[in-house]
Amino acid sequence: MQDVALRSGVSESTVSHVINGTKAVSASTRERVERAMRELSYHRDSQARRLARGHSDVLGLVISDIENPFFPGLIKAFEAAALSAGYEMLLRTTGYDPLRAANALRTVIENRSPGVAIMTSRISGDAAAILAEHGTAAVFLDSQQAGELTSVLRIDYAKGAREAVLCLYHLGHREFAMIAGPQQRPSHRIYREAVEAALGERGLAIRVIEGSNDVAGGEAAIGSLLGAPRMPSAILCSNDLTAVGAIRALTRSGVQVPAEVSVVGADDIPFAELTRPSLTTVRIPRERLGELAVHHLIGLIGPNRQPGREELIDTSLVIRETTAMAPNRSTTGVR
Amino acid sequence: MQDVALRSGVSESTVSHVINGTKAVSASTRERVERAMRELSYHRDSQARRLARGHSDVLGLVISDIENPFFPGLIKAFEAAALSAGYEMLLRTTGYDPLRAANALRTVIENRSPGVAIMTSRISGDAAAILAEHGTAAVFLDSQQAGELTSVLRIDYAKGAREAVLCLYHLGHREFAMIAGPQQRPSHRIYREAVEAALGERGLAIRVIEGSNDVAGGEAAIGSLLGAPRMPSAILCSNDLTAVGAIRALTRSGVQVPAEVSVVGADDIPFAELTRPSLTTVRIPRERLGELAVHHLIGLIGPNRQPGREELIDTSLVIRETTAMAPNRSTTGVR
DNA sequence: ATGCCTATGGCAAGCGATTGCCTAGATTAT
DNA sequence: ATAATCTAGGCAATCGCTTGCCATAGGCAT
Repeated sequence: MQDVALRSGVSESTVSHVINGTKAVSASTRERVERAMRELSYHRDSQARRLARGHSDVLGLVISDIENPFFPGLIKAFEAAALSAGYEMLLRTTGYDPLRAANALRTVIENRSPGVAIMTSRISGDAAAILAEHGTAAVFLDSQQAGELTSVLRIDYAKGAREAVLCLYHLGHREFAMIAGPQQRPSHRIYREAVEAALGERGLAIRVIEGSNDVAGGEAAIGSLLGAPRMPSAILCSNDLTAVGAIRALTRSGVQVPAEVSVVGADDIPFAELTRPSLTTVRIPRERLGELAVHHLIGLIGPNRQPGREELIDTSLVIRETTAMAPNRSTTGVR
Repeated sequence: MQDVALRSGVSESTVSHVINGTKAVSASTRERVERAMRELSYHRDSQARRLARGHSDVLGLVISDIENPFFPGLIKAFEAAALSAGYEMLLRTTGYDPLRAANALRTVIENRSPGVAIMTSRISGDAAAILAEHGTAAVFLDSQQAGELTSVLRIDYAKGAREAVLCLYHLGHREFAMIAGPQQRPSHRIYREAVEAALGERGLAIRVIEGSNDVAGGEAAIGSLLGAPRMPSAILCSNDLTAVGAIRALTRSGVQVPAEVSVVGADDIPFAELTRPSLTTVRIPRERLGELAVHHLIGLIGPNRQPGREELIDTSLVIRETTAMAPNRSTTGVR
């Protein structure tokens, strides 16, 4: 920067002002400074700038596992929104590991990020408090409480669950099972409860199997279901990966989907419509989540800041090919 | 930091030394300092630290599109390798847009990143030069030339292509088509050339259709293939997404895969083994790519630095269910 | 001519760390 | 006992930039 100042015959502060447009600078001076910058191929130093400014322009994004197809779309939307608002993105994954989650938060704090989006519900309970203590705004997903510096995005699982249950019910299904994700993860617990509640409204119960939320988990769950005396005719899954696993296992065992068993996933990952049969699923709008996270963050930290709040995120059933009329059970031994 | 120093009755420099272990500090002093840090919940300021140190510890990673399932595994491996080597990761996507690519490079330079991995071959030709000019190490994928500060990871498409062609040849296939990705992207061009070369060795030609490298591209390509007088019996695709699209379109048109047409993808994305039938594909080791990128970078910038070099990345055919014996053409009208 | 704006630019004090060099006391070698 | 060597810790310069405040000069109204 000194070089630029020297070469264009002005002071460093003037250079700074032309870079940032912080003050009126005459056209001719600006011109000279800009030429000097070009000639020296000068690039400002983000660290120094952030240090001098007293805050950084990096929004943190913490997710669990980037290989979960739910996240790339979210990340992409987050990046786009952050960039277009003049922020950078700092991405960290936790792999569901509390230690790595803590490290991610530490990194965010050390970077003096104005805000961070924690898009995994598997996070220690005091995360919001810790961040707030350091003046870091945060938006959480399905966990924590809204506060002065904390917003939370709450996925409206209830709506999607009700739609799914209703759809299946109208197709004649009465015997349900659910392959639920690990119940220590809040999101999975909430979804299971939502499904149970929706069925409860109709006086129906559901058999719940807890599994890992991946393909193998879905396959394993079917294994334990096949051993049982009665097969359910409809299976709700905690996410699409699990549903894919379930369908694979069912098919392999000679059970036809959807003719004999209907399956509903959750998330609506890109591949959901590419499977054969394509997957009926409860869509969670991941792009919207990424975008909203940034907007909330900016609302929390911007010049006209507002206190944190909760926002309910809409979900809805996307009906594809893995759901169909319930088979007629009277012929298959229910007597 | 001053607070910590005051509270523990030492100077700032001593605090710095206990944080970084840069100098011998007596156990009792260290103890006191650490307690003070804990009590004040002090977190060092990365910007200040990087400024004082004169360089940052952030490795850049530039990719094209995070929603391309090829990348998440790469990113994950990159992050893990970077973190375990004491670096942070700065991720940026380009969406194949030269402008965004240039912005990504600018960000990297402004952050004074010691090194950046450009894991998309769609990058302006002088990228390596620009980075080198700023003293930034770089590793590229399938593009640029190795140099003092520049390494390149070159995917050995030839090997995978040869394996795929050989496999199909032995299955009796003689009529080939290829759904190639956009040919202005070096990676896609190289792969197409590799396939053509492998077939050329056996005196066979191939019909090439250029399409976008996604599901829709695959479907569209099949559309134009179906109109042609003779269907090939084997189709090689530029990536798995295209292959999935091709298979969908074929199936929809009543063409059986693999009974009538064999299809081979490329990349081996996670979903390749989940499709029905599961996808035979040329595997590109994306995790290894991410890990290698970090290692090369560190080699380029570390204390015992070495000049950049090229490394050939192995590919290999993963045989699954979309490849089978060529149908007997004599019965189907080739006369 | 005087006084007051406005427009433009510079000075210099931070921002929060790191690190080369120095000092004082303790330990060891001669 | 004296010199030499360690050990532990502090001083202060430095990293590259931002920004509050001041200075200068020309323009305008009175």
